[in-house]
Amino acid sequence: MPLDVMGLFFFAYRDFVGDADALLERQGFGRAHHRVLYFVNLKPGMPVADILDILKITKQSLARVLRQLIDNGYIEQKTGRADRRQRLLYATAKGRELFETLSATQTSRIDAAIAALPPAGRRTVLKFFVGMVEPADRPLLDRLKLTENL
Amino acid sequence: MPLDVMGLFFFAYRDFVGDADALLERQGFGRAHHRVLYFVNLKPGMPVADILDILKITKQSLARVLRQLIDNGYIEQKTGRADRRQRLLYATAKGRELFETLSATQTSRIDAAIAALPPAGRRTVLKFFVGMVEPADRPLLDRLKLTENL
DNA sequence: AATAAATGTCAACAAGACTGACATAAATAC
DNA sequence: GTATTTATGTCAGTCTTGTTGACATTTATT
Repeated sequence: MPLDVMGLFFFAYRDFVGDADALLERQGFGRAHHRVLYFVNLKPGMPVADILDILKITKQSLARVLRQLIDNGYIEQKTGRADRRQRLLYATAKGRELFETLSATQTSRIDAAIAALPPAGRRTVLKFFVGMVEPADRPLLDRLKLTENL
Repeated sequence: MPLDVMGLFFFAYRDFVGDADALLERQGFGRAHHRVLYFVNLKPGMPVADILDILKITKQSLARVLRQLIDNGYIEQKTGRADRRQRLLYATAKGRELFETLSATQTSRIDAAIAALPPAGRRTVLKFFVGMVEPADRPLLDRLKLTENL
C-alpha cells in the first residue's frame, strides 16, 4: 500500500504552503488570498465564476477574501467586454509584486527538489500530478496552460 | 518559473484529500481526524507530543479532534511504560478499519497515477517529495519509515 | 416581456486553527 | 527530598475560512 506516498505528499505540501504562510501573515492575509492571487496572476482577466470553479468554494467565501484583495489594491475588477455581467479579475502591479514575493521561496524550494532528480524528473513529477487530478478537471489544466510542458 | 508545478501541486493535493473528505463527512469527521488516524496507523504507540510536532498544530487544537476519535472508539490511549507521563496512541480495530476505508480511494488514485509513469516514476516522485520537505524534518521522515523505498 | 445567468451582499453558523492561563502527574535536577 | 521541568489535559475566547439560505442587481437570452 502506498502509505509512503500519502505521507510524503502531506509533508511536502505542508512545507510548500508553509513557505508563503509566514509572509502572508505579515500582510494580514491567509492561504485563501494566496490562491486567488496565484490564479489571477496565471490567467489575468479570469471571471469570478472560474475562480469559484477552480477553488471549489462558494461565492460568499470568495467574496470576503476578494474584497480584501481589492480594497488593499492587489486586484482590480473590469467589466467584461463580451459579457458585461462578468467581472474580470486582474492583478495590479502591487498584486503582481506581492505574488512574486510569495512565490520566491516556493520557487527555490521546487527548483532545489527538481535539481536532485534524474533528467526526466521534472516531467515525471508533472505527469504524476496530472494523473492525481480528477479526470473531469483535466481539460481545465490545459486551459490554464499547466500541462504545456508535457 | 515553475508556475506549473505550483498549480498542479495544488490541484493534485486538492483531489487527493478530496477523496477522503466525502467519506469523513458522513462520520462527522474532518481532515484533522484523518491526519491523526494516518499517523497513528503508521506508527502505533506514538506519543501525543510527536503528533503535535508532525502536524505543527497546538495541543488545544489536537485535543478536540483526539477526544472525538477516542470517545467514538477509533483510538485508544495507553500510559507509556518507560515514561508514565506519556499517553501513547493506538488505533483500535474500528480505527484501523476506518483508516482502510479512507485510504482505499486515495490508494487507487495514487496507483493509477504512478502506473502511467515510466518505470522509475514512483521513486522519482518520492524523491521529489522528500526534496520539498524542510531539511530539519527529514530525519523525521526516516523515523516514520517513509523513505524506505529510496 | 419573461426568464436565466453572473455577481454581490446580508446573516447565521461550523470546523479547525490560534493564544493565554491554569492544573496534574511524573520525571529529573539540585 | 524538595524543586523544577516535562508531558499532557482543559477552560475560555478569538480568528480565518469554509458552509447554507435568502434576496438584489445587472445584463443576456428566449
